Amino acid sequence: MPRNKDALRGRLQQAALELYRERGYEQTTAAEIAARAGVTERTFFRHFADKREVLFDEDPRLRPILTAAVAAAPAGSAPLAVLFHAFASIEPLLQDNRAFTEPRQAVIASTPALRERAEAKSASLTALLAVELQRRGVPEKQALLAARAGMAAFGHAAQSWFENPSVGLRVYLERGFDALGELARRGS
Amino acid sequence: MPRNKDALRGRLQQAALELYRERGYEQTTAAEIAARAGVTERTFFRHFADKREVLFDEDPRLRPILTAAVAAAPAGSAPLAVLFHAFASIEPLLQDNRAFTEPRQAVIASTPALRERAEAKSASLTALLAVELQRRGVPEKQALLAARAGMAAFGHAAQSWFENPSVGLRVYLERGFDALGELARRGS
DNA sequence: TCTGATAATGTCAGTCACTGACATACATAG
DNA sequence: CTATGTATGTCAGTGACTGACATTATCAGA
Repeated sequence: MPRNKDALRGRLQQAALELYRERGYEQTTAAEIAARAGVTERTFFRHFADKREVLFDEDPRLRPILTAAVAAAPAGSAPLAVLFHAFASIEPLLQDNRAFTEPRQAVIASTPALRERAEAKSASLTALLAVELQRRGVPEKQALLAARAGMAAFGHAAQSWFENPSVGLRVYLERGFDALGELARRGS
Repeated sequence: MPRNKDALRGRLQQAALELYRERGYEQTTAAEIAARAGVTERTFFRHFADKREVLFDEDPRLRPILTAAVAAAPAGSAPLAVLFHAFASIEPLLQDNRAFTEPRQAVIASTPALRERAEAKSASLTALLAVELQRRGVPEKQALLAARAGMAAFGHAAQSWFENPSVGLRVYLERGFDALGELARRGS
């Protein structure tokens, strides 16, 4: 019964990712993940709320960074400018997690249940950004609209960065927000 | 054993909504929903993939309407303009479902598992719109960005319309897309 | 009206995600 | 070396969901 504390969480995540890749998410039982990590099924569920959550550990680490970045933006910045800086601030974290994130994305993309959770996480972060924009004085509905639009631009950037990491995320963020502005300019 | 065909689906949806409201989603079993509708648990799962899906029956009806509306937009329309017309085209359907939709939203909003499904549905419709925009010649990434931004504007409109239905959805859609343009104009 | 094909429902057994309760092993302060 | 808190193991249980098979309703045609 190892007591490696946080190391166990990492082993569980690694085991889950491997098994999901080897035989698929549906064909993997929680007990199998736990066994590969050297613990019991019960212990698995003490560390992760469910079988999906084990692949989304980055989310709680993203939150404080985004919160701080929004708060740190210069007073008077336009909402989308604030969001641009917020997204730019998480590049180091995404960079570090890349080795784990890459195979993870493939599994998520091919598993409806995991895509659903990914969408929920994205929506949750969007709501967080909206709240932080409100804290800066942006009216509620406008804040939510801005957060969603900004998240759309981020998605654009992240996908590009994922396909070609030779350039920094920041560059793609500029393109993403530019593309958003372009779309809006060409009219509704 | 009634054989009302489609009527049963409606009874199951109604029963589920009632029970979710009375005692909450988690505290309601699939067997209870089925019993209230006069059938077996097994039959419930033959009509709906899971306990969540029973509240999201509108989704398959929305798809063909949106698809047709995007295809029907005038050639050369800007992406966001196409989406504006697409969203405007579903107003009648939303209008008809209002009596069912209103209590439904409240249950969804207060239940994480249902919010998650709702986000997934929204994402799925967004993907559909992106595909249809591509069919009109919009490049893939730009199409996805536009679809997400447009969906953000729709969310803005739908929320307002829900709070105050005395004006048509179309009016709120105009405001939503205007607000989006305003945000983009004020810059990133 | 009867009959056979078709589709919907019922029945039953089984797997697995997830949870609560309680026992046990580990770690560390003192 | 011991007390104490915390992580883990064990066990039993609930409920979502599925596959297989039996049964019943519907309806077209003889």
